[in-house]
Order: sequence, then C-alpha cells, then structure tokens
Amino acid sequence: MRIVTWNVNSLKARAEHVARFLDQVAPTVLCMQELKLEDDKIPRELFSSRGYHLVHHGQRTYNGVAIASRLPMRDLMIGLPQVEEQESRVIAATIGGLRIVNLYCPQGQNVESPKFEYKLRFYDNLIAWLAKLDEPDLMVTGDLNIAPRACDLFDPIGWRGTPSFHPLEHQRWQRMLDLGLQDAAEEWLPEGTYTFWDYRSRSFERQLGLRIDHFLVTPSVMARTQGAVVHRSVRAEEKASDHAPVQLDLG
DNA sequence: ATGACCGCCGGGGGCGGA
Repeated sequence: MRIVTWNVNSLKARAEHVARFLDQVAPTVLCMQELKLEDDKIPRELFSSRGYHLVHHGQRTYNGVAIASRLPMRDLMIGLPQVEEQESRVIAATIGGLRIVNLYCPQGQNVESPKFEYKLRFYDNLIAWLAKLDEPDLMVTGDLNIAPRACDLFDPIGWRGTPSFHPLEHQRWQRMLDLGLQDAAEEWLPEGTYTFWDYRSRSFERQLGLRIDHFLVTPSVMARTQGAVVHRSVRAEEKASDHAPVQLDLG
C-alpha cells in the first residue's frame, strides 16, 4: 500500500501536476490539502478516469482537503465531530482496514496573531478527539505545519519561537506521540529531509526547507512501513506547489 | 535571507501562506 500526502496549493492550478503524479507514481492513496476549491468545482474526472475514488471537503479560496484512493473508502468523516468549523481542514476515511485522517493544520502566521491561538486550539481539539479514538490501525497525515526537530528545518535558531517551530506547537506534537503515535517518515528519511520550500527567496534552489508534512501512525502501522520518500523532483517542476509529495510504503 | 513568490478574487491591489 503506497500512501502519499501532498499539499497541492490549489487543485485547479495543480491539476496537470496531480494527473502526472498519479500516472507516474500510482499511489494507492493520495491525501491532498489546500484544494482552494468548492466541492462542486473539484475536477472529479481527473481521479475517476484513473480508477480512483474521491472524497473531498472543499472550500472556496482557502483550505480544502481530499482523499483519492484506488481501494474503496468507508466511514467517511468530514470535519471533527462536535467542533464548530469555519474552515475545511479535516477529512477521514477507512481504507483497507486503515483509518486515515487527512489534515490541513493552520499555519499560525506569527505568535501575536489570533491565527496562532487558532492553531493551538485546532490542535487541542484534534488531540482531544484522537485521545478518545479506539483505532488500532490509525494514520494521521497531512500538512501539520509543525517541524518537530531542529534537523527538520534549515534555520532552527532563527525560527525558534515562531510558528512551525514553537514550543507550544512542540507540546502538541509531544501529546500526539504520548497517545502512542509515531513519526513514520522520520524513521526512513535522512535527517535534513524537507517537504516544503517557500516560493520566496528562491528557497528550493538554496535548500531552505522545512519538514512539516507528516505521517503519524500507531505501532501496528509502524511495523508495516517499508520506506518513505519525498518527491523533490515534483517540487522542481514548472509551476510547482511549494510542497513536495511525501510517500510512505506499507506492507 | 520572508521586500524579492504564488494563487486567490476580481478586474486593482490586498490577503494568505510558512
């Protein structure tokens, strides 16, 4: 089972990139974030014509998440239960017995911003929900907008205390680990592997990246992992998303 | 080394992203 998470930064702008990726990499499951499209504007045939089922939680202009899968999906969940939602950031489905939660977590802007408070609340709601879940085979994936370790971003000193590398975010990250989730890609990717490079400042060419797209999994899923890879060549394409697809292979 | 890029909406710039 080949599972990929990819913040596409507009599915409309990235439709050809996504089609090419499906044809070349043929993931079993593709979790996407930042569709920036309403549900009725999703290019469904892009997926159906290639043999993929699609579930989506779209939104105009901002956010939006979807899961494309070659295998049937059941027990679809749109948003977190009992959490009032303004933004489309959560979708979950069970695929081949694996519960997959696909997230686009808030970025937080800066520590003084209400958006940072929102990010922390988002995580608190998420963790409270995860703590009550009873899913032995669970995967929490997506653009989590947290670089967990110093080696997961190019300038940990300069970034210390700013969103994506803030102690209050690392608290939340640790709470997810304390629930028994493990950073699956960390086990397979060399230190200094990134998944995001900002468009500004020629960050990709200069290797100024962050590892913020993740797979957090329960031990039974961890035991099935066979490898992980970041598709950096996709980030190098013309008109690429600022995130590269991240792949995790399960036996 | 985040002013400098890209996509959104809308029809000109301003906002959001990390």
